[in-house]
Amino acid sequence: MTGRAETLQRLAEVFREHGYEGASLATISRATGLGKGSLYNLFPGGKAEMAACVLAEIDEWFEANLYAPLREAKQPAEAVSVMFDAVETYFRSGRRVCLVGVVALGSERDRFGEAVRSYFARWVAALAGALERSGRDIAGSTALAEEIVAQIQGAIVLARALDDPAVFTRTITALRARAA
Amino acid sequence: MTGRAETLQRLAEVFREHGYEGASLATISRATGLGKGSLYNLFPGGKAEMAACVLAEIDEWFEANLYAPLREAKQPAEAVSVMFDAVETYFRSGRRVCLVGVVALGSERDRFGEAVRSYFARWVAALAGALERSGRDIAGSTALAEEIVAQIQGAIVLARALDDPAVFTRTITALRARAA
DNA sequence: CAGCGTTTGTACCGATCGGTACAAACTGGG
DNA sequence: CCCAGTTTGTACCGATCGGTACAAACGCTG
Repeated sequence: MTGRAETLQRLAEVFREHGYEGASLATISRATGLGKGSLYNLFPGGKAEMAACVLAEIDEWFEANLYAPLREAKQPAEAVSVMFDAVETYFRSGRRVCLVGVVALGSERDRFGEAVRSYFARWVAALAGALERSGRDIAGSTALAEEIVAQIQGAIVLARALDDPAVFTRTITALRARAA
Repeated sequence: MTGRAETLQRLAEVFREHGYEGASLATISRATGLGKGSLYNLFPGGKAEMAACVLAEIDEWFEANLYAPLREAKQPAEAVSVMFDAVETYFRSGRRVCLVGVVALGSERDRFGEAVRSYFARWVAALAGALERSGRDIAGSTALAEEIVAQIQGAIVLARALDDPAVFTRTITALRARAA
């Protein structure tokens, strides 16, 4: 009887932990507390639809909490700083993996290609816009935005590989300085 | 009758494409042209041993072609530049995924934890050493080395997500400038 | 060519995969 | 209270999973 929102959260956690191919329906059923009947009632399209819905949910969250603020901020420099706050919280200092990034690296990229592409393209574009409106030239803004997004993704990899969340925190601090 | 080296190459490609859990023995058998009998003769430990051997092979390659040169170079600044060349070639401008990074993001990180940790720790350490010997202070060298390795990993994610190898190439160019 | 250890293909194992069928248990409206 | 419509658990499907057994084919030494 837990709502759809919470189900999507738990689904996301399973996909983050095992990847798309590695997340079995048994694991999903256990993690969500829902039997197959319920799962296929909520997601008639099966695992593919579950993943698509999870990606859509994540996309919505980033759109509302990161991209839109970056685009519409009166003080773009402050919006960038707020973005770093949100990123640090969301990814739990690198302990939590970026599901969209994981999908991008796997063979399921083709299946969810457009969602993945859009997620990152809009992130870079929104960030570049904010950087530009805070006084940088256009070319430099896009380049820096790309670097920042890439480095956030890489910091997650590195922090997990070294099992040291401090790596992520340090990276974000360094990026704050570069963006300011 | 293809040698063990080539088999490991093809194995690596399968793991890169499907991840550890997603790489089935059927896929592996097809990709290597070896039946199960041959595979279990070469790798008695099954899939886990295959992955371990592939990781070891990759580690050897990076040790010989990147880490050792970085550590032993007479002209450390040039060694760093050579590293970027090697990285660009090895990762095929972001079209090829970093298997160690993929493992770090997945649940199989625990199984191969030490190999993954060591790979990245030695990369960062070797690069930091070279940066330091080329005139930077110790703290700045480690920080920059971490940033560079993270950004390389992130650039792979971003280039794949946007399906645009130019992102990777641009990132490497920018990193060259920062390291110089 | 004989003999022997290794390499290889294939049949097979129980377990689990994603997905379906369907009846029992629930739900709100009359 | 009863019934239509939904939600749920469970049994089951063929396919495939990782792994094993083993005999035929092979390659080398004498």
